[in-house]
Amino acid sequence: MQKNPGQCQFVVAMDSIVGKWKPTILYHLLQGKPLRFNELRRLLPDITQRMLTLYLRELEEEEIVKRVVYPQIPPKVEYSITAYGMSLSPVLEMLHRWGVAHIERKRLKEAENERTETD
Amino acid sequence: MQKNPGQCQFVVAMDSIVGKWKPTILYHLLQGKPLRFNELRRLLPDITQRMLTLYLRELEEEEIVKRVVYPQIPPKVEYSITAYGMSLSPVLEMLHRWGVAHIERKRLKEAENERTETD
DNA sequence: TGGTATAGTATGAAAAAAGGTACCGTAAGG
DNA sequence: CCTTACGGTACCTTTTTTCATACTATACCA
Repeated sequence: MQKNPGQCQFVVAMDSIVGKWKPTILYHLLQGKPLRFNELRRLLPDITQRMLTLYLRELEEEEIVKRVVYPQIPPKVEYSITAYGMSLSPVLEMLHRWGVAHIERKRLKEAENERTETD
Repeated sequence: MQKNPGQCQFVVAMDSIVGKWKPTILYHLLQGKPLRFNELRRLLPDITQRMLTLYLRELEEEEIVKRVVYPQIPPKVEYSITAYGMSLSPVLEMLHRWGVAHIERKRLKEAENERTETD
């Protein structure tokens, strides 16, 4: 994809995190409890079945998420974070914290703008 | 965009970072030296003028990057990281480190696969 | 017999992101 | 007079991502 040598590690790291629903999927799995496919669907009410499947497959391929199929009918498939996937936890937490601060900053800015406009 | 309340801060943080060229642009600006439009273009040889403009405008709007126009002809416009933008530095560095480790892990894995295949 | 739940796949359409090319005005250098 | 450099904008096409809908198989329950 990106060809600039020496700094594309940003991009590599982000591919594991980026995607409309990936952060939310990871957020739930990082709680530690394995989740079944439809449990995840219920936690992400707006995701389509297709996208959930695609993202889980991607995460599985990167060994961030483990997929366990129980040979039952009706089928049971459990997704859980791998030990390796756990290494994303501090990264995501840092992003989360920066995001919270960023929102707060925006909020303050807007409040200030309104104040000076009504002066 | 994402509606799940309480955990969308990931997404907010990432919007400031995500985009095919944003990390690279930020990488260069985080070196500290202000860069002119065409200097950035030379540092990102494959980006189009259009995309560079769009990304810089986005970063400017979020106050991560400052744009200074010098009223000269031919025009001179300098882009630099803001104090606020600097707060992204540890976040990006962490992503970078994770990315490096991730690549290394992949490399080892592949090497191991080849070894066991030739056994 | 018909409905529900499970974990998906298939197919095509829509939306978003990125890319490509051409063009603008001005001025300095040859 | 022609070319280059500067920092863009306008317009259109291509690529990528996401969405919507329908469909699968099997077992259990009423």
